[in-house]
Amino acid sequence: MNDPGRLREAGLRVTAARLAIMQTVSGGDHLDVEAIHRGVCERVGQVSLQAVYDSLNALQRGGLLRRIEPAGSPTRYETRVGDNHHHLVCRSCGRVADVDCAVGHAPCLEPASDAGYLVDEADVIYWGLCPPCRAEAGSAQPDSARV
Amino acid sequence: MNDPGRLREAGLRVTAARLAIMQTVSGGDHLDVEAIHRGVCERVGQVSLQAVYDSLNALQRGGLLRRIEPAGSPTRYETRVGDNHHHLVCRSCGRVADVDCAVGHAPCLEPASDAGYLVDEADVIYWGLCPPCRAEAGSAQPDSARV
DNA sequence: TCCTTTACTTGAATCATTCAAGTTTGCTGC
DNA sequence: GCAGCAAACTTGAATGATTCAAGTAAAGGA
Repeated sequence: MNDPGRLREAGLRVTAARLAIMQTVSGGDHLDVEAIHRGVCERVGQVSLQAVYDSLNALQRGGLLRRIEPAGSPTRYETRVGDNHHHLVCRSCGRVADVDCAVGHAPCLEPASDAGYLVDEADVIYWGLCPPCRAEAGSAQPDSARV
Repeated sequence: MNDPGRLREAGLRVTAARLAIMQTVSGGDHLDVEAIHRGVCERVGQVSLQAVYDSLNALQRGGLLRRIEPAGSPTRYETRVGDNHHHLVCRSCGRVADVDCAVGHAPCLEPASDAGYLVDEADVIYWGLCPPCRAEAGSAQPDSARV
């Protein structure tokens, strides 16, 4: 289904701003709100940052977007929803990459012991260094070789 | 080893404030900074909030405390460090409970595909409802029975 | 085409956290 | 035991992502 259809299906109105958000997010790579805002403005002209926040929340509630909130860095969004995939986050540059669920289908929803909690979602973030930052960290002489 | 020893081992000075922080965090249940601050002040008198932030960062860097940062709620701290355990977080009240790693020893460090990332930590959060909030949600007539 | 509801705009507020500058204190060496 | 230095603490202000509030514009069903 296309974006307008998905929007209507979620009970949301179809607006230029929202379509531009969908395009920007699906064309980008785990963008943050600021980057999405820039992308939207490039596509359809001035849109307020608050409208972007508002729409992102609506789209997320409607299941059209997934929100990623790594500790200590601003929220990011992606269009890959409905599957149980996880994320690799770079400690150095904040870049995010998708990882398929390590264990299979939806196993992450079952902790060893749930302490009586009614679990509905598992959030798995692998922290590390992305390839570019790895290369940089590896080649740079610590605290030197920098002009 | 006791707290003063652990502090020295981490290259940190032993102060009343820091000992009070260790006591408060280990006596509490995944407390946030505000709660830790209150606990510290009860034990040793007025201590500034900034000193608490500063010390918590130092203690975390020194490996004496573990920081938990669930999306959308303030940072919490615990004294259980060095093992690979995860957390259950209540969507309703924010309560946090420990869960042992589902898969065994340190398997969570190995995503299905690492996309070239050098992974050093896995952060697993199970989202759901804690028993009290479950009970409340179950018994309450939606949008009624509330005075 | 009208009307209602939802979306958007502008502007201000919030909240956890950090930064900065100056003072105090723990602790190492004498 | 005392001096001196670095680490820790205090006070006060700043930051930055996000939300709230009130008014205006526009989507889409009647």
